[in-house]
Amino acid sequence: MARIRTATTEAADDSGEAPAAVGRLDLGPLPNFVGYLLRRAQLLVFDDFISTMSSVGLRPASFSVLAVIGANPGSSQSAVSEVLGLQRTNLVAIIDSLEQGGFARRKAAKTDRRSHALYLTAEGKRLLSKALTLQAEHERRVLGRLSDDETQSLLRILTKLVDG
Amino acid sequence: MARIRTATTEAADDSGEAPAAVGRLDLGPLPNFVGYLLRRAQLLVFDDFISTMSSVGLRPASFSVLAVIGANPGSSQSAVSEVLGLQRTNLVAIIDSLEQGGFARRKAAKTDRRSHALYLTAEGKRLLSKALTLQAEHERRVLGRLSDDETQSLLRILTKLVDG
DNA sequence: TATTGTTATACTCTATAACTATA
DNA sequence: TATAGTTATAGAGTATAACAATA
Repeated sequence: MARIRTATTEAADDSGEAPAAVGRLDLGPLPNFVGYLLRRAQLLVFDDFISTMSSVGLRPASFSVLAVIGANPGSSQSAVSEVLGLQRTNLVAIIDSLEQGGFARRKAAKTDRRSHALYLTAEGKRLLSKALTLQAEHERRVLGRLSDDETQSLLRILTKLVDG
Repeated sequence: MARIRTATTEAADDSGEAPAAVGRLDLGPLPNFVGYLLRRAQLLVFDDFISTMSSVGLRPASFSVLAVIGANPGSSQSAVSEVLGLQRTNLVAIIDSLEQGGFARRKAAKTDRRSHALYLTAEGKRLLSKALTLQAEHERRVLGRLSDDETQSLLRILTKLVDG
């Protein structure tokens, strides 16, 4: 079941003036590189995700922030930005828009008056629930070409790669 | 060997004022989502790739353009941008910098005076060769946590996902 | 002194409109 | 009319510096 890949880095002809290439170009060694494949896969999946979530006004970042606040009510902006790998400075506008949409609230933190405790509103919880339904449909659509075994393997190996 | 994931979308406590979260936050359902994992993996791999290639002055896009011109001498800017999924408008500056660095040349195309035929210079070929060596080291480093079987599976499944 | 949230800012990547010269 | 290359521009995403309030 092994796929044979032909290495085409060394093109047959590149002497002096050489010929113009015809038809679809050769990607050379790129399709063998994990970085190239990850970029292509991420673009493919994000395109579907973005158009899916546009119906509820969420972007990838605001979706992940909504999910993290939902899972950790009362957490601070610093904690949310840290766990998601965002700069805390760039989280400000995301929380602003969630708050302006009526989906999240900044409350005064109990023990530290510098800090904001983040919560979802009832509307925010409904939005998260709806978004998770859309996410499941998106995932089914995007992973449709893969068998169940392949899907499980992909998630497991990516997790191993990332958690390292 | 299956990994059990606990779904934590529904947090135990979010009544009214609720408690502040302590310690590292819960990512909720995000670690189960292919889009989230692909984003994390791509950031991880690109971070290493970018710092690796900075020693030869290449970015991900200019590396891929260099590789495609190397595999398809004489091809046009439109053809290169199409196969890489770049806007042809955004390719201009990339070719500019490769040309100014002495790594690529725009020559007059034989049959169409609107078109530029792209070639690597001798220095460009040396750069590509060096970059491919660095790429191999990068890949070994980044995929180090995975077994050979896992690496092969990852590349195969990503290819299937992307080529679909 | 250090940390939380914030503003301002800058840089990269990506996307669109419009131009020119050719076809 | 359509296409190849180009310019200008605008929008995301991401990064750093600096500030006020608080610890």
